[in-house]
Amino acid sequence: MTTTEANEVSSTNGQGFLKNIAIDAVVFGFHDNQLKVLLIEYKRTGLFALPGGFIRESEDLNVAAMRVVSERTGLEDIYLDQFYVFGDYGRFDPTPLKTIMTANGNKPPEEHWLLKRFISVGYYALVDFTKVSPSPAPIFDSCEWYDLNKMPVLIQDHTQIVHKALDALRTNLDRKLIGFNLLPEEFTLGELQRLYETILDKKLLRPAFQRKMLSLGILERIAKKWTGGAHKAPYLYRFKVQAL
Amino acid sequence: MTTTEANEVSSTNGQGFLKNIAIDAVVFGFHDNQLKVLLIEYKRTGLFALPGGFIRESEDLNVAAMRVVSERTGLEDIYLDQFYVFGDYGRFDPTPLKTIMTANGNKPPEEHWLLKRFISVGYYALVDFTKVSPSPAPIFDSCEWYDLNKMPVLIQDHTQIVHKALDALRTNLDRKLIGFNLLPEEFTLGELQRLYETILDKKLLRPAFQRKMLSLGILERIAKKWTGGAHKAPYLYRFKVQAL
DNA sequence: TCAAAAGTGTTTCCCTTACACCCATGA
DNA sequence: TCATGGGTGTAAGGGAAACACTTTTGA
Repeated sequence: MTTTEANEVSSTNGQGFLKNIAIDAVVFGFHDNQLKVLLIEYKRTGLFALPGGFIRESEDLNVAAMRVVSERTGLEDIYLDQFYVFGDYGRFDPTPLKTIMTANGNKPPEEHWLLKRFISVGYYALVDFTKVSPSPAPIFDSCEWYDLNKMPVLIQDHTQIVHKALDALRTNLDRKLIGFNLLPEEFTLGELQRLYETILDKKLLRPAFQRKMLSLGILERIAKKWTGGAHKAPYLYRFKVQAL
Repeated sequence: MTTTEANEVSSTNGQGFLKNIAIDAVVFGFHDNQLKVLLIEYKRTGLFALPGGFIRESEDLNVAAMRVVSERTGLEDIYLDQFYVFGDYGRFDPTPLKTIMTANGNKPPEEHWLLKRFISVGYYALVDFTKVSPSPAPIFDSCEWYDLNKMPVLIQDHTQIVHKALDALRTNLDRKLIGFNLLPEEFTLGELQRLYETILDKKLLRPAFQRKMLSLGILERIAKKWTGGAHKAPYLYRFKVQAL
């Protein structure tokens, strides 16, 4: 988010953005055999939240989601999935935003658009942890990876959003074959298996897993091997570029 | 929709409703071995559309969707699923609404809230065809079932919404075991199979289908049988009430 | 030589597929 | 008696589960 954009967002009437609709993004990464989530911290308040944003008046919803995640990660062409729309009235809670804006020296008027009720479209993003440069923005001060199991308390219903995103990721993992988006371009079957085991939170049998993945016909074995451990060198694989 | 509500909706500023968000509902029914969809026709315009509506300022999104479908079907406790949020800018097309409002004698000002861009949360509903009393509302004049394969041209992107709803129904059919919602409380396995065949648009093997359904353990065979044809009387089944 | 991880072989088991057969019923 | 649709039996096929074995490499 640029400073200009930040000024737009903090304008009282929210000129240029759609009203009552927001985007919340659960950005998943995979590192050290742990699932990570990208979280924003608003300094001087101790408040944590999911990266999110709003939709410009002439902007596609999916483009807005891509933009939001791009701004926090520095990446382009990110794998994104709409997974749920959070629209309960009970989730409406302007208190944290009021606190945040006040802490930044902009005590907002009661009728400020950001303090109105929002319905939030939930997206999860799958990114290559090693390629991400988490970057904060003028209106908040830190943007960092957190272990999924060691998340701080989040504002509003953001914790439930993360859990629902994880549920969606789990059910889509095999159906849509999306796990690869969390790994670098080239990876071993062992790394892929540890990813699956982490997401699904259960052990998988190695022979079965290897055969299953290879039988899908979407992996390409790279001639070059990898080395480093006191054991047989595994093959590297990558996504097969689908034939047109 | 009552007349009072209709007046609220046609007020220029949309007081009492969330801005820029709408709901579109694809209500599926099953009759004569055909999938049916509930459509609205705006008279004096020849325009057809999906039932839809808006969210009140203090209303849950899912409650609003239930309300929209209730109003058109006369039912309560309807099976509803969010399946996608349609948010492309390209779908913004105020022309048909302008036509409709003009045809009803309310030529709207350009800044009328209904002519603004909306992001639409798509729901599909599964209802018992025999229990539905399709009912129109003051601002439109007919609400009827249409064969999925013989739908008229719909306004905006509503035709694509129907197709995407059907896709979602197909992928969820086995995963969520939701097909039963399209049948009366008591049904034969033959009826259930014809429902599945219609939705999936392919023939299924009878013995396999029966065993699969029964092995799920969610069907309860009712002692009473049904009669009428020149053949063995099939058993009636119903959803087993899940034990708490 | 050994431990560790990778890759492959093999057997068992189960579910699905495919087809056959019997049952009940009305014309 | 026959056609029609409903229910069940059964054998074959395919894939997953479980386990064994070999291979490669560094300590």
